[in-house]
Amino acid sequence: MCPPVGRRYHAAGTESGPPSPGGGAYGRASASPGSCTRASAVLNQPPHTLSPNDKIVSAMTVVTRFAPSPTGYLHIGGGRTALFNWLFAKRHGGKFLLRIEDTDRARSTQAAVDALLDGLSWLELNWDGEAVSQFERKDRHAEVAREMLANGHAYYCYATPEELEALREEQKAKGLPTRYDGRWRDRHPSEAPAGTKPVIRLKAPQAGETVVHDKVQGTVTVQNTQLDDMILLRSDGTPTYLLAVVVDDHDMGVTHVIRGDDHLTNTFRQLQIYHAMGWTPPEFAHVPLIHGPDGAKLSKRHGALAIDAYRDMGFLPETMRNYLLRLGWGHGDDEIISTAQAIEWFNLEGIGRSPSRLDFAKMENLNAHYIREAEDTRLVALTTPFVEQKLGRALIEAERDRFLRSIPGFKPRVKTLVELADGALFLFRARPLPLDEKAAAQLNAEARGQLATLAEKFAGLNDWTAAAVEQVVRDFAEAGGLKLGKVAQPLRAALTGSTVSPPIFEVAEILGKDETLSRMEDVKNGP
RNA sequence: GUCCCCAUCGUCUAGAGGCCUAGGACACCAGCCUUUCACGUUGGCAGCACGGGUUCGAAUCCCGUUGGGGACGCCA
Repeated sequence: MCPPVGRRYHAAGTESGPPSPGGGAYGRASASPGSCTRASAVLNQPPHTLSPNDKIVSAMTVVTRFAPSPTGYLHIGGGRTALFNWLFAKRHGGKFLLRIEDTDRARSTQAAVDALLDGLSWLELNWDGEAVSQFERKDRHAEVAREMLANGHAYYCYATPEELEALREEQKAKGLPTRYDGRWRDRHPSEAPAGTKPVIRLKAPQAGETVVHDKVQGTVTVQNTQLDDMILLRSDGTPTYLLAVVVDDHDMGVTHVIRGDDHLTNTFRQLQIYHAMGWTPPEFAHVPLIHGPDGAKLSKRHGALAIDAYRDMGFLPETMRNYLLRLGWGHGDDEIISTAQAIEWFNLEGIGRSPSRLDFAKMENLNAHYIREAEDTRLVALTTPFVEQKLGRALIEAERDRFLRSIPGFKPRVKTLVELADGALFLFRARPLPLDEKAAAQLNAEARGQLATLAEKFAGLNDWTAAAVEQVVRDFAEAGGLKLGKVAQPLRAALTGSTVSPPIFEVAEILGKDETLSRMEDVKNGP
């Protein structure tokens, strides 16, 4: 019952490297290590509650897959595709499979595979079973190609790459579409030139049309004259992408193929393979691509696009899930959508048909929201690596505690974990604190004099709490006929080295009496 | 070049012929709050690409134009 899968990639483990700040601290979604659970487990799925318009889907168990090629890193578009597949599977109580499309041996690297798994794990998109290596299934692909050969749907082609290149050039020069001309379609292999290894090509229909009923794009039709006889098996016996995808999707029982728009035109050719094999094709849903902020195609030039780059920029995985979900998918006016809610709501109908652009400002705004919602201890765990990197040393226990107590003050003030780390640095810096320009300007002679007096009052304070400190400062300001800010700002400058920080009385409490007085002492004689 | 897809505020989107004087969110601007900065809150700016149809009525349906994007490999 189990499809013949070859070597499998294991889900990213917690040991997968100590990469970027925060790397080791993140929890990992791990795929269940079970073996082949597909056939049996699928049949035992409890009936899922579905809304009326899901009848067709509920009739079968949903199986989706994410099939990246390990030639680069998991970028944000791939992340969204994975998310959609994952959500759709979860929504219908189905399976979300992962297949690594590594048939191009020259370009596939283990590092890229690791990065892919790591990226998915960070996004907490856990896949069912183990990741399948497409390359390991090459024998099965070849078997299917031979089957098509046998049933007359494919043929050997002895044209060399050079010959085909020349053909393309010629067609291009004449302004014709570049297509294989079928020169070996009806020739007998006995005419084959000696020493040339043939490829196997699909004998595609030359008349009529091929139609895709896409769940996102609608019905799309193409004339078969537009499609040429694609290569199924290369001369070295390895499968091409088009063959491999179809065979794997079929064997893995994939019911819904949700993927990038760039595959829409491939779908026609894939459909021809399904037809040649007499297989029932899955449902297709082609999601429009994501563009960079300038509307152009997403590329490295647009800055950090690999998923782990967003982690390094201090984004939370739940932020990415929410943001990516809303990028190209909508549910009325809802903006803040938890993952649990997304699983309940996600559908193919809600996917938009037009490409969308990345908007970092919105992503940051969402991140700020999720930071405010996050547990303090979790934020400390996630942000400590950033802090330690900036500090150039590890935090000691007491400092981590100090950090933890400061989190509530930072929550409404930061948009990313990096901002949190930057903002919190003053808590750990060795005295005397470096002062930024504005802070230094606050500490003029007059302010220093006031601070000295204030320090004396602080010294007499036994109950060192934010409220007590505040009372002292307020009384002091009132007595001197000063506005509170007139005193609070210099105090902030002395305690934080900056003019921007969480409420300064809270800061004083967190710093403690001794540290507070010491920092005030430090600026006594001027910045 | 050939084929395919797309088109609502700057951005993400709601919109299934009358509920649209086009709604929400982010960003931006202003007010309030305030020990700083934020958060919060109130208000504001801002859009149906263009041209033809169809219809009593079109952001919504049809055609064209323009503008974007994608695919045309022994890559995936």
